[in-house]
Amino acid sequence: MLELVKHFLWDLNGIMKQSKSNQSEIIKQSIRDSGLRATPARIATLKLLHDATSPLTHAEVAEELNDLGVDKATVFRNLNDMATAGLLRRTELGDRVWRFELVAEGDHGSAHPHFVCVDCGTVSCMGEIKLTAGSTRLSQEFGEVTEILLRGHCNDCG
Amino acid sequence: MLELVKHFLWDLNGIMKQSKSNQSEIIKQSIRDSGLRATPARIATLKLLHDATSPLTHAEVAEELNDLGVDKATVFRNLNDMATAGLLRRTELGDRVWRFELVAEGDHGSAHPHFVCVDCGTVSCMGEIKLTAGSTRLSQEFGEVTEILLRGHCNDCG
DNA sequence: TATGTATTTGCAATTTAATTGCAATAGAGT
DNA sequence: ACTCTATTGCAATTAAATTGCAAATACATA
Repeated sequence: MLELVKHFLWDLNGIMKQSKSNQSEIIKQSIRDSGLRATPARIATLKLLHDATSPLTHAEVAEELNDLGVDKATVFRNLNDMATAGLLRRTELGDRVWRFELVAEGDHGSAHPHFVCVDCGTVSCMGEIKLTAGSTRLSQEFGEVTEILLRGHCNDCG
Repeated sequence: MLELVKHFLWDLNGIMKQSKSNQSEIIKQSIRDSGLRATPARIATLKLLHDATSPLTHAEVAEELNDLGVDKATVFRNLNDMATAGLLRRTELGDRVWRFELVAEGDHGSAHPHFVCVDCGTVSCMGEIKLTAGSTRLSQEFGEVTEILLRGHCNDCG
């Protein structure tokens, strides 16, 4: 039972569907479980990223938390620290800006694929993308693939 | 015949296998054909990129051309201008640094795939990579894919 | 071959995203 | 509550890239 709860605590995406009153406590605990202290800035950051449908940039999170009186440097440090701690994933998708998203359970190690529009810059999360058997074989000659990024023209920019 | 020559001139990668004495002239002409002036800095840049086996960064090209007395800003501008002109491809592969490579003939529009090691930063050019039919279909829901980037741990880094 | 003009260059200053130093503040285990 | 250490705010700094402008240069034309 304790195991079940523990396991549950790590699944932020799943858990946040719970009642609002529990949400904060659960977030706090997941931060503590990762070895960091549950500060207001970190809690707010995780809430923000949970509500987002695509990765957010340093700047986007910083602007949002600015209303709460949180300094830009603090946001930068928190995002990086929480990424190092395994709560977030940090990626750079081609525009020289870091983006962060919640790490979903079972996600450890490899990220889900993203599609980035080279025209408008929009970033989309893509579900599962697989290479053909031949391409998988070819990729293995280079190494172990942990992330797939597709760039192109999105349907809106057409 | 003129058509053949014209066609030939654009294929820098192929053409450069010709005699050394011809190389410079051919590079010059390809720069002019792209609408830019054939300056020493640009010629040296194209030669450098031709000899490279993977994309080079702004900094790498700048350091090399520094010996020729070419300023860093000039290198930056030339790389960007030649990319805009279609002679080079400019990409950002996840480390917040622009990289440039020669555009091979028939390459117009979409780039060949790259593999980037997240540990050592090495960039490899990958030949053809294809998605499964299902993944191709999924990707089309987002847009038209023009570039594939794979990240992971290269065989040297294990 | 000489010349006029738009392009290109060098140098220095600037922008943007990100990082760092340090004193003050605030989690959380006791 | 108390203590210890992590965290924060503020300001300064770094790194890559970009920009402004006067001087130099490529090259089309005479």
